Amino acid sequence: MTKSFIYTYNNFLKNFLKNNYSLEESVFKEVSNHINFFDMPKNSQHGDLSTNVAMMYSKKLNLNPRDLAQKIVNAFNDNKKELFIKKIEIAGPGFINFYLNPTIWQLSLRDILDNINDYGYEDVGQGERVNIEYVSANPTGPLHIGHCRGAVIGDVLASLYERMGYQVTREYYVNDAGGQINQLISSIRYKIKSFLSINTEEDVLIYNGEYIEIISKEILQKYSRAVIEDPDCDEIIRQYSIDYILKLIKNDLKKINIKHDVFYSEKSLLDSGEIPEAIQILKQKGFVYWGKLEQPINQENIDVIDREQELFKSTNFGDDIDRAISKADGTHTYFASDIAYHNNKIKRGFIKLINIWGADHAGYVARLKGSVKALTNNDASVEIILCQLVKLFRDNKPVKMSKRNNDYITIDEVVDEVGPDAIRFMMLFRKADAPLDFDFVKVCDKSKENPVFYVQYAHARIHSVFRNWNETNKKKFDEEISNMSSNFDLITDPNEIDIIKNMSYFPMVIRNALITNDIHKIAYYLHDLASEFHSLWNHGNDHSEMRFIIENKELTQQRLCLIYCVAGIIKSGMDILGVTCPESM
RNA sequence: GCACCCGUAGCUCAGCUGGAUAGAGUAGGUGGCUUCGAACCACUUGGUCGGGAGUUCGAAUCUCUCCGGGUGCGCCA
Repeated sequence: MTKSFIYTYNNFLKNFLKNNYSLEESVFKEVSNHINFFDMPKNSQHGDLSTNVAMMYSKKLNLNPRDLAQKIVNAFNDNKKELFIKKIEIAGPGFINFYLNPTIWQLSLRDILDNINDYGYEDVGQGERVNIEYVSANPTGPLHIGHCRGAVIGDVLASLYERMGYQVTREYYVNDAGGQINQLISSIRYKIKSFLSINTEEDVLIYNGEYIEIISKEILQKYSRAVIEDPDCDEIIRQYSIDYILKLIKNDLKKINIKHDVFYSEKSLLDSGEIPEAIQILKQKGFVYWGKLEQPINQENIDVIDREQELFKSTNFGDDIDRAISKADGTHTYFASDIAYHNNKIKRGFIKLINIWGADHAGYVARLKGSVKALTNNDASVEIILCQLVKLFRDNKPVKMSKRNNDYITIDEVVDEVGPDAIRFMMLFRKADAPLDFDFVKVCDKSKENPVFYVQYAHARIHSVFRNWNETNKKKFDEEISNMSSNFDLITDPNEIDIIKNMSYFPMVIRNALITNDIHKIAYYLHDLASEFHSLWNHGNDHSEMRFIIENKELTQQRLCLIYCVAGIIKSGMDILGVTCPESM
């Protein structure tokens, strides 16, 4: 794994600050942890690299920003040659602008090419285990397109962590116990009875999708009508339907290439006695007490029983109120089993936990984070990434998704129409905490407007250049490339240099995406890189000497290496996003 | 009522551990295929970064407040 040369500048700067100034501990830490102090200015008058570090730290070091800047400049100037610095200027209130010897870009291209398969990735995690939980939709029906967003975000985040040296477990929590499952069971019991025409008034149909009918028929077929008299009827239905629905869900996930390592069953947690065990830990630490909760505001239609109950002190961790862990009927709440579930993750050795949730669970964050802190004395952390809900439309008309009325936009529908790549990229081409409008008709009709094709097209165009070269040279470029020891001295055009600059920034993008958990930054970067490539291509249309394949064989080879790198970075970025990069389309 | 998220070009959105003239797609206008794939490119029109105040050398970015929209607020999961 190689880092961009920008890291060299960063480390030089960081060491300079650490070695020459007595930094307070907090400032020292801040300097150490800062990903990157260097920008590539949009305005070329501001040099090739610039930093505002002198202005950031002048106050903390009790110095005039321009004086601090001058000291930094002197330090860099002492190593001018090794750092390929042509000149450094201090501008405005204290910006430091670096003008670099152009050979740095040629060297950078060499570096990218030599490490093309893992350029930009570093071993940040050093084998640390991380548990990423995503989807975890109740097994009461198939997935719909709205579930996709969290699924894709979780899946991509897991890939990113893997690439950055973490040992990742991708997990799905199966809520196969509790009230909603009971509703599922009674819906199926209703359906079976209605097939037998023996419904009574007590029976209710709550979930009513096509799958309910299929499951009911299959159960009848397998167990005959005697099943309804069987004392274990509910258990038979429970097992059969959950198996069936889970199969549907796994099948849907497979269609958009979502992977999980572990499907963890809530029922197994119940049966294993881990819930009282986890609660006991909290009790011992004094986070559980008996008390009364106040009547919730504006929730008159909810029956609140006036009684003492077991509560978790989530207010200690910033929650609004303490939260119940047992119900009036003596059973545990969902929260209690979630505490036990996260305790189980911790028992399995994870101290870094990440959960992807829909924004409708935002109110649940404080109590869960609190419980994990309480369980582990703050040793383990759980990060919760909330993604805003997907608003679904069908030709501008909102679609209300409900497992109960069977008004779905299924994953099938969309995959069949536009394919998994388009769905995944669309879900990723927006930051997680912004709502996403998903219009089925628009997505299918205008699939070519999906930015995924723009990026894929750049990749395909590059490969078409190789196909051309292979044709005339009667050999394969990608097989030749390992023999090419070019120093890229002919790559000097500003348009070419710009694209090398952009590629040199890829490691910072990846690192930043990891630190902030913002996957969309990778998608935007790739779109931008593709744009620069398309521009370079058309530059060749306007100026024939700027085409990739030209008479000068040496220059042709160097240019092909350049675009080989562009394709390589697009490919490696798209791999993380789980989107394919065809060589022709 | 409380909490969280959002408010940036006509529309859909980037940019936010503060930085130099606010970016892209789309829509509107003008050009570019005898030559590596036009699913593309170049140029152009378009913005009180929701309003106001504060911190700062410097605010779309941080703080406060107000307005507008979304999502939650259960002994459901």
